[in-house]
This record gives sequence, C-alpha cells and structure tokens, in this order.
Amino acid sequence: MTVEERIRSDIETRIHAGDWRPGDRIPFEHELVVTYGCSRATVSKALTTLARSGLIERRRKAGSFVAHPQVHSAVLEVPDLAEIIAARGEAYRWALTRRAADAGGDTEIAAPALRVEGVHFGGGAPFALERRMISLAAVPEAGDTAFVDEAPGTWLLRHVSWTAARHRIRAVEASRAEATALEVRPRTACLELERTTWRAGQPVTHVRQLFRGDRYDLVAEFKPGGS
Amino acid sequence: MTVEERIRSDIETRIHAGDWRPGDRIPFEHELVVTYGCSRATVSKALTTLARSGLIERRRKAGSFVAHPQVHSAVLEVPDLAEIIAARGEAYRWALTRRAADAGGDTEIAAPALRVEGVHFGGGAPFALERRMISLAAVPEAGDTAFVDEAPGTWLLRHVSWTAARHRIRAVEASRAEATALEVRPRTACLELERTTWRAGQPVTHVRQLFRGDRYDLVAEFKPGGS
DNA sequence: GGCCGGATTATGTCTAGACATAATATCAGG
DNA sequence: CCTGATATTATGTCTAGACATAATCCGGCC
Repeated sequence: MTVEERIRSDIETRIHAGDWRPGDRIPFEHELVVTYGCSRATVSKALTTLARSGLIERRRKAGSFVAHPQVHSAVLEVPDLAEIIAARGEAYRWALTRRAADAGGDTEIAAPALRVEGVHFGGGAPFALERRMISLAAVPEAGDTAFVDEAPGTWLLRHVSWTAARHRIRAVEASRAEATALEVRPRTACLELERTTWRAGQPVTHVRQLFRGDRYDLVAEFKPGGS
Repeated sequence: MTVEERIRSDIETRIHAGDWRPGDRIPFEHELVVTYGCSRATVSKALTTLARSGLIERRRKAGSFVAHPQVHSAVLEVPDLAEIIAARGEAYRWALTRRAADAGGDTEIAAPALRVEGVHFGGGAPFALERRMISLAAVPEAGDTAFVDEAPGTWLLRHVSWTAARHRIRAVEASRAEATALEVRPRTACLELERTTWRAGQPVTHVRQLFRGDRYDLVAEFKPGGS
C-alpha cells in the first residue's frame, strides 16, 4: 500500500466512523506531512483524490473540510446484452427483423441513416427488442454490414469510438406489436432504455431497447473513495 | 489555463477528432515533456486524469493508449425528489401515510428499524410512492422525527452521511393499492427504484420508490474527460 | 465605527530529480 | 525450436523544494 493510499484510507475511515463529521476541518496538509513523514505533494495528491470523489472539500487558506452528503450519484453499468445473458448462463441469440435505409425518424440521427431492428433472445425466450438508427455519415461501413449474425451494438463497439452518450430510462407499457414480439401480454410493464451516442459532436447512433420488466433490471453501485 | 489542462485538452481534442483512434499509442511521457517543456510530473498528472476518466489506458513499458470505448458506463444522478419537481416549476408536497416501528421487513435493515411510507406530489398530483426503512441503530435521531412536513430522504440527506449505495431499477406494474395511491389504473407501468445505503459497512436505510411511468424518467450522461 | 491595504497562511501548481515496478525484447543455452 | 535469465524501458510513486493564488486577519486611516 502506497503512502498516498494509506493517507486516503485513514481519512476515509475516520469520516466513515463518524470521527470527523460533515463540516469538520481535517488536519492541514502540513500537519499530515508531519504525521506521515512524507512530502506535501503526496498529501496533496491524496486530498485531491478525496476531493474529486466528493468526500472532502478544500478551501484555500481555510483548510480541508468533510463534505456534506450530496445528491446520490452512482455509476450505471449497462453491459452488452450478450454479456448479461451469458452471465446468467443462458444461451444468447440475436434475430434481425428489419434493416432498411431511413431518414433517421424522430431521433437526432440525420439522414442518411440505417435502421436496424431485431430481438435479443436469452435462454430461448425473447429478452429485449431493439430499434437502432446508425448515421451512415458517421459510420459508412455500417452500410456494408448485414447485422444478421451479430447485433449492431456489438458490432459498433468494435468499429466505432464514441465520445459522449446520453441514456434515458423509463417504464412503459408494451404495445400490441411489441408484446407479441416479446411474448408477453399487451400493456405489460417494460423497461425502456434509450441511448444516443456522439463522436466529436456528431450523433453516431440512437438505440431504443425495450426489456421485459420481469426479466431485466439495472443495478448501479456507488462506492466512495473514487479509486 | 494550467499546463496540465492544456496537455489534457490537447489529447482529448486529438482523440475526439479521430486523429488518434482506439488502440493507438499516444506519445510517451518523455516526448510530451519535450513538447510542452514541462516536467514529467505534470505530464503524468494529466495522463493520470485522462486514464481515470477512461479515455486512455496506460501500460508500463508499453506507453499510453487510446482506450476502447465502454459505451455502457454512465453517471447516474438520483436527485432528491423535491429538486426534480422544483426543476419542473411544479409545487412539491410530501404526504406521510404511515410511520411505525418495524423489524426491517425483507430488507437488509436490521431491527430496530423505523418504517416510513408516504406519497410525493408534484403539481398537485401524485408523483411517486415511497416506502423506507431506517435503521434506528445507525440513525437514532430518526426515532424523534415525525416526517410529517419533510420527506425522510430530504431529512436523511441533512443528518446522515452515506458512504456506499446500491441502486436497482426495474419496470413493474402497479398493484391495486399502489395504483389507487398514484391515481392511475391498476397494472400501469411504473419505474421502481430501490436503494440501500450504507455507512461504514452498516446498512443505514433502504428505500423503494415507485414512480408513475408517465411522469418520470431517469437520465444518465456520460461525457469523457471526466473533470 | 467603517473601509482599505498589507501581512499571513493554506492550498494550487509546478520543477528536477530519484528509485521502484512491471512488461517487453534480447540473447544464450539446452 | 523453445526456455529462461538479463537488460531495457515506460510508467508509478515519491521527495524537497519553489512560486502563485485566494481568503482571511489585523492594523491604521478617514
């Protein structure tokens, strides 16, 4: 364990134990330098990391303070569907239902665009529907890809880099057609995940995935310390 | 703009422009030292920040490389409900429906626990149901609080600091009782958010919030470059 | 009393080096 | 050809200083 890690972990422990409460001032950098017998750069790096993770707040001249608890923020992991299903030990399959040129529909993807629709199966049963628009201006190679054997998400991961993404998560009721495709009753509660992905400010792809509510849930974790 | 920021921003720009593609090696630290005429510590700090934000990957002996995109990781913000509604310009109100000692139910909260149930209103209409368990061992002050005028989430934010949390998000159908409370038809699709919060390894509170699917969605953003 | 300017002080950023560590490349020997 | 020891190299961590910056305190002046 490095000196920096030791300083960080000691401070975290004290805060988590309630030893130092929100608003309290923690020791000055020069005091920690003496305590740990290290240089100020090391102490400063530890405090910078803690500050970035939101555990403390630093104020010039005043010192560093235990931060007041904040709004919940967590890292949301949305793994590739094939991975989710593999993790459950079920067989994964992608079935393409439509592939056509499209103007981009009501998404942010501008024409020329490719529309790809299909179903993700897990353990032989439908798991999620997918409707995706891919900007052919941003990803010309997509025009030469069939997307029959591989889901477009998986393919895109390998072929395109992104620089920003926005996710939107909602609960919706399956329409009649969607319910049929998912093999559930119409108006069953489903989780809808929409994601738009950009590269260099240009929208690359927009995807809407509709999950069976009974077969999928998202888990997000927050662990402090940044690390 | 500091030297570190300049280095970071230059590298980000090159990656976003597609100048350097995933898997490409970016210049060695000692080369950047020459380019920018600064010390290696400064270059290293810039690269460390970029690596933490996931934009690059560093390998000893080999150098630093543009990371392959991980599209499916995003920061999820779960703000206080009063804030969400205030942000929409609607009036917020909390209505307590139940407050009782409880054994913790099927949650991870151990007895003695306090069970608090209520409804969040936005713009005069029900917005979300909440059922919360609070560990009285972890938060004894909660036993003296009525939670009539203030939602327990808001109160807890002010009184307790949390150190870890796990969120679970699902689409569910409202039961008859839930539908009545939310003023929707039974079996309407709702977004269920469950959150368990820990402090120093001890569960502090567990909350289940049920949102009207038509009035709420979660948005998660991912922007590279961290910061 | 109230306002302004300087002294003080803690953090912010940086330098020029050092040694440690891990992964690769190279080469000798089986 | 394959294996293992050795040298090389880039990053990881750290030191002991330096100057900059911002916030505060304090004294003196109006």
